Amino acid sequence: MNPIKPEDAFKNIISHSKEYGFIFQSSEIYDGLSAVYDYGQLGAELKKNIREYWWQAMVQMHNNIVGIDAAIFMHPTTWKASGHVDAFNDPLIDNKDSKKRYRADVLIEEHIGKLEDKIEKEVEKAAKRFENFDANLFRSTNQRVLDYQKKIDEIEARFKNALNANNLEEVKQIILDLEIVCPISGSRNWTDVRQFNLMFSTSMGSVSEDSNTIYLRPETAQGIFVNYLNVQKTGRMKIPFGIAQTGKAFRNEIVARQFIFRMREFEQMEMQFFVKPGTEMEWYAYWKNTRLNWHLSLGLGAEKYRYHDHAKLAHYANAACDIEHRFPFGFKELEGIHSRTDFDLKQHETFSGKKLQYFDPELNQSYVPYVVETSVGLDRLFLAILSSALKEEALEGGDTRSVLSLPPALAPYKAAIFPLVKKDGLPELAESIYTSLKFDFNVAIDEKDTVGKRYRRQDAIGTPYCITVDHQSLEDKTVTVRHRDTMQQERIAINALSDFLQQRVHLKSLLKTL
RNA sequence: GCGGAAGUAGCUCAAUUGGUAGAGCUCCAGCCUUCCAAGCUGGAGGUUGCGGGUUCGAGACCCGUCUUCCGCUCCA
Repeated sequence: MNPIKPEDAFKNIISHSKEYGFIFQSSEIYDGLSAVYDYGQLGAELKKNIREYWWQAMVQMHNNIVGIDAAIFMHPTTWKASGHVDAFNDPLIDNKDSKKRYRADVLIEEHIGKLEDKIEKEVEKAAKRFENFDANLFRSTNQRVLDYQKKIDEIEARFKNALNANNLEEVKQIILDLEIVCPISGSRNWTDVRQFNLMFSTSMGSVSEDSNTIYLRPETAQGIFVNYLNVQKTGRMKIPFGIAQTGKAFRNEIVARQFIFRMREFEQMEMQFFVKPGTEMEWYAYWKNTRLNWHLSLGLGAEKYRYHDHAKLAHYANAACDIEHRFPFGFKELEGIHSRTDFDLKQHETFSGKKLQYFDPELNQSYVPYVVETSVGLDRLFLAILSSALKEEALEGGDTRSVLSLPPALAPYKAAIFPLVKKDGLPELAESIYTSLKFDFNVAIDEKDTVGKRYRRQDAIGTPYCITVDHQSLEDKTVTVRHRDTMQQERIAINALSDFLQQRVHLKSLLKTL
């Protein structure tokens, strides 16, 4: 048998996701919407269980961490303070020959810079020629300098107007008119200028005016920062403490691909941990370790994880690393752990004019706390779990089965109940077992097709246990329980089923391993 | 965004130089059946991604467009 190529394995995951109702492309009947996906009936369950495990591990297991649920809409100034407005609002242009991308404004400014250099050279030359040289007088009278300066002023004015009017065609025309060439290819074969603002915007209120523009949050973190003092005071939190949150965030990615790995609408699960300045590196190390252990607890295999320490740090961080997971397409970021210093809170202090300080009773002084962030992509985690769990297993006799070895606590259905045959009162007994279990567990019932087929169907969606009612069940009130991964069966009393499942499929079974 | 590949039933795929869109699995209704997808009968499911064009005739050829995967690029 040929080994499955990674590319095929990934395609297999995508088609499995669709075939069994985990993930569908958004608006599929309209040809889909690029890089947007919907979770189907089983995907929604799995995703919910993953989120719940994260939440309990964070909030329920730590008495100094609480959870919030901030709105997606935030005051527009939030994104000025966070740096998102300025940093991600650039007009970009590509050179078709070198395939390099440039910021259009930088290209134009560099061109202006060259003109300014020429002026300086004129000034230098003149300074050598004349004694008692008056540079200012020269600048204001020399014709060549005046011509250059006039050109600069014209370009700047034109560029400013184009940007203010958001006229990207004009920006491109400026580049063409100035005969700016790509430094690498030397060609003037440019694409159109495009504005890549990674934030989605919409307008609040019925009248759309500039002042009403608000953004869909590009990260959930800011909802925690702006609330940190509310939570600290009303929750009587003492540093160190954490605020956790799960929720949607939106980024208008230039290139969004690889199934649900990079989507335009995605869900983050993050926790901001507020600490005393100077202690942040200890907590950074603590969370780095704690979070990896959480991932390892899922049992997907330690070899699937590694740290990637950032050599180049973002402006707000003094330490950062990713926990990477080996996806079918290689090791990629799953979770980020960042020591964000007091950058965010300081920025919000500046922009809001409000003090965001914490009074430390031990030190008897106030300070802006430092922040250590853990931020995991729920959709990425979903993909990591799904792709690691899905196996094509060769069985004796040349048969294969498709089995989704999900951690039982995360599986959409905890158990499926089958009457062995559809007669002799077996369906009725199966129904009564289903009814008694459904209050505590998400369970399925299926009487269609041979029992072998039903086992395989449940294997493919990751149901850890199949409970089969047979003729013996009618006599001694026992059933067989078949294990998904081993395909082994054991006989259990019907009234012991609830305890059996409780011990194996409850989130507690995972939480206890942390 | 650039380059490459692809899109036919829920899934995996056929369809000869352009000549009536098919199969297997799945699904549905039954029959049979005492534990690992394989028996029997019947049935449903398609404007071949979408829109144009060439042609007597297009799933196939041409143009555009959407979507997906791969490489490059980007990624606070």
